[in-house]
Amino acid sequence: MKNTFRSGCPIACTLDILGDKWSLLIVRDMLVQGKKTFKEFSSSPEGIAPGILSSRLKWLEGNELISKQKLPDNKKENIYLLTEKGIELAPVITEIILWSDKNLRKHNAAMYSISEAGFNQDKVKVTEGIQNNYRAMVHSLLG
Amino acid sequence: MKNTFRSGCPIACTLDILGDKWSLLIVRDMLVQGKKTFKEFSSSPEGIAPGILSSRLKWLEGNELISKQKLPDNKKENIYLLTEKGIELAPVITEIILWSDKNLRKHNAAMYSISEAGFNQDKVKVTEGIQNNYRAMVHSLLG
DNA sequence: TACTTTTGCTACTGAATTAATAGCAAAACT
DNA sequence: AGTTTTGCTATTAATTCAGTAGCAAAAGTA
Repeated sequence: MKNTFRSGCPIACTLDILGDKWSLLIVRDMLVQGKKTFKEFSSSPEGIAPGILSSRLKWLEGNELISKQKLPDNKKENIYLLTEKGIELAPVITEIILWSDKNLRKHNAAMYSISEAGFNQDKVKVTEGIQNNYRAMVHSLLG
Repeated sequence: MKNTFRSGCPIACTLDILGDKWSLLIVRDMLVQGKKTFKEFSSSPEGIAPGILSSRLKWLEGNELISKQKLPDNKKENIYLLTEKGIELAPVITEIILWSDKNLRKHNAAMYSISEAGFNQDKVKVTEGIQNNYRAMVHSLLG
């Protein structure tokens, strides 16, 4: 599970970890939708296969973007939570959303509107709000 | 070459186009390093194979992130240039660089320093500077 | 003008990754 | 006690990726 980076370029290093069609969607599910369990990730509209989900969760855990744990009152469910490293991906996700909204909407009529989330009004505030909201959720779960 | 999007999520749509290990590196080569030819992309330290480079260039062209043309005084070289849609990926790249610098440096001792570029001092100015610089280069090439 | 080099690819062959489905053990619910 | 839920693993097939070789057209050189 040890990573070998292709080069010293910061962008290439990030892509060595997150450069695939699924990893960032799992981070999205966690950060934006508050999803925490295998079942919840499986239920996303993109339809990730269980084998890929399993391997991605292990990979993200190995790269310290997420942690895996169990709650004391539930021996069955695994709870996956973003680490600070993972939470700090929020600005990347925000810029992707803004780019997509502006440039891809015309190619995908089914794209969700982001206007209600307020990204295009004050992206820094909205991004920080999402991060703090997530941190609060983690805190209330783990105490 | 027509894209079928997995869902209406703006993040998923972006990953349907750019979610692989190479596409964004090509955009980086163009935007940050001013690379324009097949040869120049091939020479990047990550070592993309010609077949993959060829398919990615076609893919990016089909998705209107880049354009392919020849200059009047050179019948041999193809010149690949970012469209506005591609240039607007700059903020995404900036946030990736900042995240990587902060969170991945400890795992990759060979990572370049970004301090000289000034990203961490005024990211908006630096990002806009890169974009305007690229636009000027395109303008001076095509008139 | 002929020869060599450069450029931008394509073709080919494995290797690796991904996708889709089935299934299963432990926990939890009824 | 029986059923359902959860979090996976196993299996197989399809697709993509990586690495190398090679080739045609253009351009540079003698």
